[in-house]
Amino acid sequence: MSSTPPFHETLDLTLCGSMGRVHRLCRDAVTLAVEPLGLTQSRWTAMMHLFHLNQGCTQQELANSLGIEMPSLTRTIKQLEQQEIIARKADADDKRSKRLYFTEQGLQLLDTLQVIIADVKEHLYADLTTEQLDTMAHGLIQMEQNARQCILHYSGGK
Amino acid sequence: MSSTPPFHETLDLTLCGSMGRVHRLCRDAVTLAVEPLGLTQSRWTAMMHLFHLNQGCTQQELANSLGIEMPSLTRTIKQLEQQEIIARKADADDKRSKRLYFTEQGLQLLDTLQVIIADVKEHLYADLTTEQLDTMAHGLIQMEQNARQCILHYSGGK
DNA sequence: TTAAAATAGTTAGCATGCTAAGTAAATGGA
DNA sequence: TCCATTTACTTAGCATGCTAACTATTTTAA
Repeated sequence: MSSTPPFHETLDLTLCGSMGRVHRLCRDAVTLAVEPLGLTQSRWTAMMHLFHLNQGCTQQELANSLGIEMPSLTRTIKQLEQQEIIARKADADDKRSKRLYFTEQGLQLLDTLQVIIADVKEHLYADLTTEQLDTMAHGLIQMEQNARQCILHYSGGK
Repeated sequence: MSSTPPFHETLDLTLCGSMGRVHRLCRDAVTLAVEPLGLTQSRWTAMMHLFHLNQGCTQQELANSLGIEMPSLTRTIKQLEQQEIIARKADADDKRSKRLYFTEQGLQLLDTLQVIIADVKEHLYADLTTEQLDTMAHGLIQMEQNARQCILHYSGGK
């Protein structure tokens, strides 16, 4: 009477390990493709998100878009600033915030970056249908919500 | 004539960022739930995989199962050994290898661990159907393959 | 109006993945 | 048989996520 277990249970103990591995591999793929530009994963990711948010956003807004915490971003921003890819300008109205802009060469780099990333993405999504990708995206959102609730639960709602 | 873009494109620049985030959140959830046991993510993950492989496997086998490299595992094993959760025994036939075993207290801890993880998993998978989870698992495998091929491609087949 | 709380950003230091390079043991040809 | 290669593991040090704790500024509320 034993039925075959659902496929996802055979894959990995929690799916979670798989996601970590795929995440690492995908980002390694892009990082490698982008290597000639002298960028690491955290730097090209920040650039892409800054582009989509439009220049002039605050660091906090960029961190939210990236889904990471401020201290993680601070380090990356500092590096991008040293490479003269982006520039920080203090906000006139709120002296606590700094707004982010691409430099001239930053914009040029961005152009090249976009072309390469579009190419890599095509490879990464090969043989996956739009339906599959959408199912995955929805599943990820649901799991993200579940995990956040779970964390609240176990940390005693603090 | 503009049609709505596929959902997954609206979610994230590459899905990849999402996977990283969900991975971090899921593992934080388990780590938090397991905190009373004094374990970190890398340690409880290694324990679970060692359990599934059965004791007596080599470090290399465990690293393969975890999908990580040996140096990453070495650190974790060392910690588990210091906590007297697992023990390393040199293989009699091949003096290079070390085989891994749970200690008495390691086995007890494992029991508790399994109960907690089963509980957390239920929360994490809430509102996801088996079909959805299986689609995600298959998609992850496909993306993993694609990424590996992509890495080969960009590293010049080395 | 002024003291308390919230917010933006930074710094310091941990966790965990990685690669590079080293050691010791096993294996495979010449 | 013996040297070259491979394999199992370790060590050292980087990349990038995090939390905790600090400063400076802004907002809120008594």
